[in-house]
This record gives sequence, structure tokens and C-alpha cells, in this order.
Amino acid sequence: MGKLTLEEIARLAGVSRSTVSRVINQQDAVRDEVRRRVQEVIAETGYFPDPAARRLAGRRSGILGLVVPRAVQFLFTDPYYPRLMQGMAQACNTHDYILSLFLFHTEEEEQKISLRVLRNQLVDGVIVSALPQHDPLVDQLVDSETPFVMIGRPDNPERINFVTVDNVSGAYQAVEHLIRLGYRRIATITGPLNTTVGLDRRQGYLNALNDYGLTVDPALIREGNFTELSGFEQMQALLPAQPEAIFIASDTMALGALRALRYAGLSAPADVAVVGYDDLPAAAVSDPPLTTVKQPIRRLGEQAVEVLLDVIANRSAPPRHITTTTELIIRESCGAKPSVRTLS
Amino acid sequence: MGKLTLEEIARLAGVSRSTVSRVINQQDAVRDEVRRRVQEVIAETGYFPDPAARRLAGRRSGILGLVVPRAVQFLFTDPYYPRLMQGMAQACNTHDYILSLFLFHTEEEEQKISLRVLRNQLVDGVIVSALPQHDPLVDQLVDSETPFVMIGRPDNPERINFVTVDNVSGAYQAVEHLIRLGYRRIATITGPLNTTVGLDRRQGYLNALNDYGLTVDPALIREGNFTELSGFEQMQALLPAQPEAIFIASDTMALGALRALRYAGLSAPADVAVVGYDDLPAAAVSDPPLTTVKQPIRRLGEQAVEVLLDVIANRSAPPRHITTTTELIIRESCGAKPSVRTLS
DNA sequence: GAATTGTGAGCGCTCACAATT
DNA sequence: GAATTGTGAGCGCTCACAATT
Repeated sequence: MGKLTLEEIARLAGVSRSTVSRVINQQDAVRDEVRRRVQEVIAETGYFPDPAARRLAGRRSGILGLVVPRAVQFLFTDPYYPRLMQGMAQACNTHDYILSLFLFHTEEEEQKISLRVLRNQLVDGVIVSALPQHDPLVDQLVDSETPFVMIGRPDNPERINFVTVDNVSGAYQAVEHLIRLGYRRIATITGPLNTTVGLDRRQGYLNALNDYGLTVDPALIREGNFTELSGFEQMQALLPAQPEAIFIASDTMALGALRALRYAGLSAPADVAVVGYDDLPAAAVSDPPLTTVKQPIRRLGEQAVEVLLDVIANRSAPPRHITTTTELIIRESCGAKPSVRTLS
Repeated sequence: MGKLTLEEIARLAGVSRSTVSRVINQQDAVRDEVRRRVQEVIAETGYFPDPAARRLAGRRSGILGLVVPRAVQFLFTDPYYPRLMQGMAQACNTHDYILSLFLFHTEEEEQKISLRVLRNQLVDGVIVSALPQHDPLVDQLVDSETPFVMIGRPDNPERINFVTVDNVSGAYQAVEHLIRLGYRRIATITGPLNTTVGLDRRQGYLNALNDYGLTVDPALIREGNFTELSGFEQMQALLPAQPEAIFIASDTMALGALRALRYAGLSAPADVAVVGYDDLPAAAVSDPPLTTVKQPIRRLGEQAVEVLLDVIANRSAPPRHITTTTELIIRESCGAKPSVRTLS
């Protein structure tokens, strides 16, 4: 048996190269009987078309890229990313695509992407994780005409495909829950306010306060950057303002905030009720277990791939905007459930 | 200006296709003056060779794969992986390689790799994260003759390249430290004992006990699986045996163990001294901060790429075995340092 | 004549070898 | 004649179009 190529499969099935190509690419102008014969040979031999040849001859590489820009690199160790990648990998496996990872640490590295990856069409499309507003990378992607999908709402969504969760309503749910539990002085630690995710979750907080006639106290609002340390520091900074409860824009920051409370000799929810955002695995096993806004992170990754494949298949269609809802997970840190633990 | 191809660069530099190819591939049979001229044109135009064409014509794709087998998929959300990938991505960027991610959730998905990825030489080489012993995937990789590097020590290293840390000595250090602090009843929660990493860290524990003349009590040894939950459960299971101290084979399990202690109304190090393994970011900010064995995870990722590129370049050379040392990071959970915190 | 199948050229490189200095 | 440069073929596909039923 020769090397497995289209030609070889064609020989074995007694047809031509083109016919095999048609069967593989699911074009219909092939008689059922011939199609079946070819498919059998493919199955028997375990043939798989050479992606490099495909890419060179046609326009597809069979590779999708996940781009994690410099600006969010420090967040990459957050468990959010592995989960996202699991979802993306799953969808890629299903659709016989390969997932490549582009992590950039310096500006030069980031520049290279436009040369190596985008211009050479090394990837059929790109998924970019959320970016600070007005990041030039977005323009670069738009200009390169590479199909891409952003995870998170872009500040200017006109020509941009994205999948996101409804952060405004997610945050609103969380704060509304605290209000209904009777808390009035409700603080927040926001995400970075140069990102839409940071802004949107703050907006949900503000909307809830307004809807329930509570006044907004600037002393109760602090900006974090999604790291544990920033949660710790901003919580410490908030303590003098004596919040009864706090909505924190990510679980990782919320864990830092819980640490700050313990450090100050306080505890949640007795002294300050806490609600986080994400529902990371760690949220279920923190002390106390964290009430949080669950986002379907893995599903988000799958959706990003599905949308991207759709964009690749139908380039001229208008931008796709997919927004998923979140779910409030009530545990102990908000005070709605009595603790089942023996406190140390 | 035509489309940027070898031919176009050659035209602009007034040489032939082959000469440009030689310059790009760093072959030396080119006059310095000509080389310089070609390099200038390349720099000016921002030309980058088409990887698909390269792959098709030569034997390289410029893509390396990280394979995360089914068997370790449940660990993928551990912060260990993002850190590893950062190191790998860094090294790939430096060497103009692309990093692809292969996550498998089912056996069928895992089968596909041998067809799509290995047989088609879609990747130039593969990095596999540590596997259970006797996993057939290892044989598949060896048989496929794809260059690959394992992260972690394989059970049969004869034909296998790997990079690892010295887990036996790392664990030994940790347990020796506890012994020197005066603890005698020292327990351990091991990693999965069907992995070399699990076995090696247990071996280090056993060696230290033996060297210091302490008897090994089977009641003080429990097997975990590297998850937080297993740390929690095995710690609970160990409490009746009344350990004074415990060495835990991963930080994530150690965090679970700390939770179990709190849950039981105990605290570290007062009731049980705790040492973990990994030095994840979370170890520095746990309650109490965790004494742990630091492995240079990011560096491990870089090394894996470097070794893999070396294997690709020199296929016939004997297997590379690289073992890095670890470092004991002393914080509060072992009792060697007084707590600086106000306890809650 | 419509549906189905086959042929030729070409994608942008690398490699062996031929041609030039 | 050794060092340097150029030419031809081919990697395994896809696509346009021609040829066949």
C-alpha cells in the first residue's frame, strides 16, 4: 500500500482524486453508491487529508487560534482559562479543528501575530479573550479580515462577533439578592474599569441600588483588577466605610476579600456578606462557601468555536452577538443559608 | 507589489528563490553581502514564509502540540497547567513555533490523535503531560516516531525524552524539614499511586522517615488524586490517626486538607503542621500561608519545548532526560515561622 | 441536456542537482 | 575545483473546467 493520499484512496476505490475530494468535503454531486464505496475505503484505511496540502491548495488550515493578549496575561493563571479552553477544545475536537494557543508577553510578540498568523492565514479564525477598551489588537484583527470572535462584549460591537454573558443582569441579580436579604450599605469591588466586563458588572450594581431606592456611596466602590491580591487590598480599603455586604466582580477577588476579612478579625457573612462572580471550583470550597454568579464558562468556549466556524463558513453575514444568562448560586457567604460547618 | 512569496522576495532582492530559502533557513552557503541584501528585503516587507507550504514541501509544520490525555483531564483546571502553558508559549514564541492544544475527554477523541495528528505529521513534535503508568498513549507515541517529550518521569524511560523535577528529593526535603522541627508522627497524602509523580513523592517521604529512624505507619499514609476534594477527604480520614504533621503531594490537595482541619475545629500549624508541593500562587495566600516545595513550573514548560526542538533537530541522538531541583519555601503552615496575622 | 466524474494547473515552499562564478 | 547560485520537480491537496455518462 502506498502512502495514504487522495490519489491512493482514489485508486483503491476505483475513482478519481476529485471524487474522493468531493466525498470528503461533503459536496453532493456524487452518486450514493460511489460515495459509499469511497467512504468505506476511507474508513478502512483510516485516511485523513493532509491539512498542510489542504491549506495550501484551498483556503483553510483547519486551525483555530485562541489569542490571549498581553493585557490579560496576568489573568491567564485564573482557573477561568483552563475551563474556557476545555470548552473550546471539546468543540474543536467535534468539528475536526485544531486549537492553537497564542500567549503574548511583550508587545513585540504581539506584533508578530499580525505577520505570522493573520497575514499567512495560518489559522482559519481567531478567538480573542476580552480586551481592555480601545486595544489596538481589535483594529488589527478587523483590518486583517481574519474571522474572529471575541469572548466578552467589545466596546464597539459594530463589526465584531462576540459571545458573552449578560454581566449587567448577572451583577444586578447578585446585588438584588443582597438587598432582599436586608443589607443596605452594599459595597462593590469592580473589575478593571477600562474593560466592558468591569463596567457592566458595576452597572448592574448601580442599577440594582437605584431600582431599590438606595443611594450610591462612592466610598463603597473600589476598583480591582481581578487578581486575588487586588481583592485583598480593596477589601481592606473598604473596611473603614463599614459595608454590611459586598458584591465582588470575580471569585478570585472575592477569595482575596475573604482573606482580608479574616485578617481583620472579621468573618463572612456575620460581619460582611459577600457575593462573588464566576462560580469557579474554588468558590464551592472556600471559607465560607461563596455565593456567586455562575457563568457557563465552558459553554462559552464551545459557543465561541461554534460562532467562529459559522463566521468562517458565512463570511458576509452580519456580526453574531450571543449573550448568555447567568445564574445566582446561593451558598453561605451571603448569609442566606446558615453555615453547616463547625467554625474554627 | 505582488503577494509576498519566496519568489517575490527573490525578485526584489535580485536573487533566486533558493537563495532566499537558504537565508531563511540559516544555511551558510550564501555570500555575506547577498545574505544581507535578502535579509533587508525580508525586514522591509515583513515577509514570513507560509507554514503550510513549508510543511508540504519539507518535513516541518512549525507546530508543536501539548497533549493532555483523558486520564489527567480532571486536573487541567489546576493552575499548574496555565503556568506550564505560559512557559511553553514563551519558548514557542522565541523559536517561531506555534503551540497547539490537544485536550481529550473520551477515548475516541484520544484515538483520533494517532490518525490526524501523528500520522499526518501535523505537528513537528508533541509534549505530553505526565501519564498514569503503562498508559497505551506512550506506546502510540513511541510507535508513531513523532518526536515527543514527556513532562514527568515515565515508568520506562528507555526510549523516552522527559523533563521533570526531582520529586523524590523534593518530598524528602519537605519531610526532613518537618522532622527537624521536631514532629514525629508525620502523615502524607500521596498523589495517585499509578503515576510516577505520586510514587516518587511518596518515596521521598519514606526515605526521609527511614533516614531519621522513624517508623513508617501505614495508618498515616493516604492516597489522593491531586484534587482539592481528595485533600479534604483524605485529611478527614487521617485525623483519627492523630498526625502531628503532614506532607501533602500537591498544594491543591493541601488547601483541601487545610479546609478539613478547619472543618474539624483544628488549625495549622498549631494542631497539625502542613507542607504542600508546587508553590502555586494560592499557596502564598492561603490560611495559613503554605510551606511548600516549589517546582519551577513555567521553566519546566520552557525546557520541554527546548528539549523537543532539540529532539526534532537531532532525531537519532539518545533520549534526553532532564531533572530539575526543587526548593523548599517556608511559610507558616509548618510552624517554622510565627504567624504574622491576627487570627480570626 | 442535466448529473456525475476526471484532468490540468497551481497553491508556496524544499530538496537534489545542475550551472555558474 | 571549491564556493556560491539557480532550475526543475514535487509535496498533497482544491478548484475550474473538460469529458463522460
